[in-house]
Amino acid sequence: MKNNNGHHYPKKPSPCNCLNIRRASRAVTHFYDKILQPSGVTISQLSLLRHLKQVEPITISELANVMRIDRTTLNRNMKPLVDHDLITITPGQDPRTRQIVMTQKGTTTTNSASQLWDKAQASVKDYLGETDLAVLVKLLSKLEALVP
Amino acid sequence: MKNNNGHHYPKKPSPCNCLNIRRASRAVTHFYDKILQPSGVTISQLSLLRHLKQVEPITISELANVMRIDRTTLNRNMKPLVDHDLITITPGQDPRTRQIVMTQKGTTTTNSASQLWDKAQASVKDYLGETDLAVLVKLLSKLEALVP
DNA sequence: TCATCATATGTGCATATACACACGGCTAAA
DNA sequence: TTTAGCCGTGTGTATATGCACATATGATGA
Repeated sequence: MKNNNGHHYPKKPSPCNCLNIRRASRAVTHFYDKILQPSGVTISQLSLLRHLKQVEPITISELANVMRIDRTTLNRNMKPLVDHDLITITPGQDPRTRQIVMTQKGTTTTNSASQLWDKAQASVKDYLGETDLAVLVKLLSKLEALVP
Repeated sequence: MKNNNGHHYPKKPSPCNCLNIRRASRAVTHFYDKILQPSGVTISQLSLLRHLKQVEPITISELANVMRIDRTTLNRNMKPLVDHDLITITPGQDPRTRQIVMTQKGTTTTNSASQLWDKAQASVKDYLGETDLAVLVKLLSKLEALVP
């Protein structure tokens, strides 16, 4: 059962607040991934690339801090990007550290994926409306702060 | 930097709507998992058990439908529950199907975990306030409908 | 009956998430 | 300077997610 915008009517929420946000997260991730598909990267990977673009060169722990993601998760998430030659990891000055840098291919991929990302962003804004989107962002931000 | 409730001030949102909801989802999941820890199940697993309790006996595909989760994901998510003897999977009348049922241990675990879950639910309600929580639920429900 | 189609499930592959632990190198205190 | 502790990283283990493909079986029509 679809409405005029091709979307489906809201599904009955769970009594569990956690399940509701997990379902929404899966749906939105799927929505973005579908739109990003031609670029060859997922929204998770694009997020890494876009953060890296702003702070490279940077170490693994520092990037994990910036992205607010677990360090070991980031470590493994980099693997497909290294395999696809989008980033490189080299030893840092402090031999304990590793420098992450973007490759040329990483830059062009990030740029083309970002154009698709713009469309996804615009779709969500159209779908929720500017006011509701702002409310959502605020609530999500507060929820994230539920955990140190 | 914490406020009176022991929580942290909201963190700066990303420009990416998808990243925001993914971060919030990780945080809330972590919050629930921490509280559920003494019960030995995660919020994802408790969600499965609570759904199952209401509809058992049920086949895999049907439960996946009810839970609005991918069938193959559900299939694999049942493994730890079978291993821990919380559910059992047996052939159904139609030999193509499989019947999922809860064990006695599954019932007691579900009940004790649900008591902890109540606390998590109450914490979130206190944290956001009833009004904002209702707004959130509505927005998340609509977001889930972004995808068929 | 038998060929065909639909349905239910399983699995290979890839990604994402995060805790516990180990290891090696830096740094500061004795 | 030695040593004790901190810091950055890697990895084993476990869970979670979902697409593509394979298999097996019920159901249906010629």
